[in-house]
Amino acid sequence: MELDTAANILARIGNPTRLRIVRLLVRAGEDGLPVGQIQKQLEIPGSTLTHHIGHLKSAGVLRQQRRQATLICTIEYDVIRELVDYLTEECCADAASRDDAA
Amino acid sequence: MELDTAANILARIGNPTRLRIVRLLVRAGEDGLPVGQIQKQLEIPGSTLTHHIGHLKSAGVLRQQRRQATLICTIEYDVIRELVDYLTEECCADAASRDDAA
DNA sequence: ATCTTATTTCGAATATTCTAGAAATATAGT
DNA sequence: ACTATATTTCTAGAATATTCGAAATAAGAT
Repeated sequence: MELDTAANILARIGNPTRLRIVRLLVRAGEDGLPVGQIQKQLEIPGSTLTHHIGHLKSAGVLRQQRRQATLICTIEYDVIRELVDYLTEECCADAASRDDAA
Repeated sequence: MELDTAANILARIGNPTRLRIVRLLVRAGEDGLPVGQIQKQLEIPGSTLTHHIGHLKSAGVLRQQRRQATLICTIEYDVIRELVDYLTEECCADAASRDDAA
C-alpha cells in the first residue's frame, strides 16, 4: 500500500463519527446496515451522515448497494486489513526483529 | 482503547507528512532521530515540522528527549500497537470468526 | 558576553473539514 | 398521478488544520 493511500484511509476513519460508523458496520458484518439504521444509532442529521459516508466511500472503506428503497452500507474488510498490515509492517514487525521479545 | 482516543491517533497519523515522520522513526527504532535529521529527509521548513511533531506528541505517538543541543524524537511503539489491536479487534477478529477462513 | 547551531513559538494567510437546513431525487405503494 | 419513505445534493456558515516566515528560546563553544 502506498503511503498516501494509507494516510488517506487513516484520515477518513480518524473521525469519531466515522469510526463509529465503521464499528457499526463491522458488527453488522456481510449483511451491512441501511443508512437509516446507522442514522438512528448515531442520532445525526441525514445530510451529515451522507457527508461522512461519502468520505468512507471515497477511501474505499465502505460500499453501498441498493435493496429496494433503502441503501445498504457494507464495510470493505480487505481495505482495513491492508491498512492494518501496512501499520504492522511499519511498526510491530520491525520492533519484533529489533528486540526479539514481545 | 476508547473510540475517541483511537480516532484521534488515526487522525494524527492520517496525514502524509506525519505518516512519513512515523515511518522514519519506526525505521530509526529505539535510538530515534533528531528533529534536524527528519527535516533533512522531508525537506520542509522547521516551523512546519514542529507543527506536525506537536500533533504526534499530543496523540502520544511520539516522545522527545534532549541530547545536548539536539532533540531526539522516538516513536511510541506501544501506542501504535494498541491502535492496531483496536482496529484488529474491531475488524479482522470478527471477520475471521464469521467466515472462518482467510 | 557573543556566536553558532538546533528547535520552537508567534502570527497570519490559505485551505480543508464539519455541520446541518432546505430542496431535490429515488423507489415503491395506492 | 400522488403520497410516503429513504437518501442525497446543494449551499453556506463555523470550526479546524496546514503552511511557513520572522522572531524567540535552548544549549554549548569560543
